[in-house]
Amino acid sequence: MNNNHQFFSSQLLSWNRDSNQRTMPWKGEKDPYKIWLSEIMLQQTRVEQGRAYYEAFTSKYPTVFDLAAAPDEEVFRLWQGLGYYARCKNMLAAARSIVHDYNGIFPNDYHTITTLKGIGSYTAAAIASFAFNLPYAVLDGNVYRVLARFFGIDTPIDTTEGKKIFSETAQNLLPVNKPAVYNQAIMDFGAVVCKPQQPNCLECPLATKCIAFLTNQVNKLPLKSKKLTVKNRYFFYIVAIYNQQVLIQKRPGKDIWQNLHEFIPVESPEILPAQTILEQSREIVGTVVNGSFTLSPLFKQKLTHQTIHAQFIRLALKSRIQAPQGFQWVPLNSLDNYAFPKIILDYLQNNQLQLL
DNA sequence: AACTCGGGGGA
DNA sequence: TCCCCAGAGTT
Repeated sequence: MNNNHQFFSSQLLSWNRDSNQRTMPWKGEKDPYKIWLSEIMLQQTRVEQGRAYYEAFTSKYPTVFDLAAAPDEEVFRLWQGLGYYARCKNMLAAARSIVHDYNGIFPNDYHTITTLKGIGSYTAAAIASFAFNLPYAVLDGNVYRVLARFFGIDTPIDTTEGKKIFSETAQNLLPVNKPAVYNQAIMDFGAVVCKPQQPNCLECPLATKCIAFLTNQVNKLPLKSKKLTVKNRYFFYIVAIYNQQVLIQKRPGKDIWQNLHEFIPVESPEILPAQTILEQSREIVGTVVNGSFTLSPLFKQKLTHQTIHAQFIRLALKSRIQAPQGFQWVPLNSLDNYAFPKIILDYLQNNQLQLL
């Protein structure tokens, strides 16, 4: 086994030195603040999707002081569309903690790094190794896949046992004298060669000792124990408009899209007529709303665990009503200042509310 | 230990 | 359609 470990690490580093063409804006970055930003943004997010956001954030907030001082709403607006919005909230909390608790200096030991909001074992290892060259092996989707295939590990990666096995294996493989280069190399290798689908096994420098390749299991590994269930949800949004203003709220509760804005929501287990939705909305609005309405087409947004169907009922009020608890009247031409979920952005793009 | 959190891209 | 992506926090 030790021979295989030695083979794995040395072949990987050789591949990285001779054949790794992958470039990214944050690669080789030594500023822990910028490394941290990139790692938060890339959690469960493809590099290509996060790239533009990284540029926007480092441009607008060059230092942790700039980010910590920024208004919440401005930051959420900049994060709009990237998803997993708790990351944004935690990122702000961490930035403010770094400024207030650590004098703006990023903590340089693994344990302290993990105490920051939104930083788990992966992100802490990434920051510790890339910024401070500390010997902590990263364990992300790439690493799970590469290790599962090369060592033929069929323990599901989404179990406690699996996490323990892969974590220990990853740490054992890490050359303690070059953690930064090695961590970057194994993730690049997983993204470029040992890809989820159609990996380049014929050009792979590890193939001669890769258990999955030798036993024809490449497309089976890594294993997961859980199967995904997706449920349908139907959101009806009352877009209540009066005098070029519209009612919105910051989405409350523990559901999806925390901290993003929305119109008056009426959720239903099935599609209902607009008239029925308007009647139900009176409980939320607290009064009988009057006016003519226009029904939008049905919009659809696929999330990991649910498919959202949304229909918008644009309601031209005859008189101004008091904003319900939690809601506010905002000018239609100021909606750009607020962060909205993708499905509402789709509606806004198609409906030109400002022309009303 | 199981759930939940977005949105996009590739086959 | 289904799976996966530089995971983390909550229940």
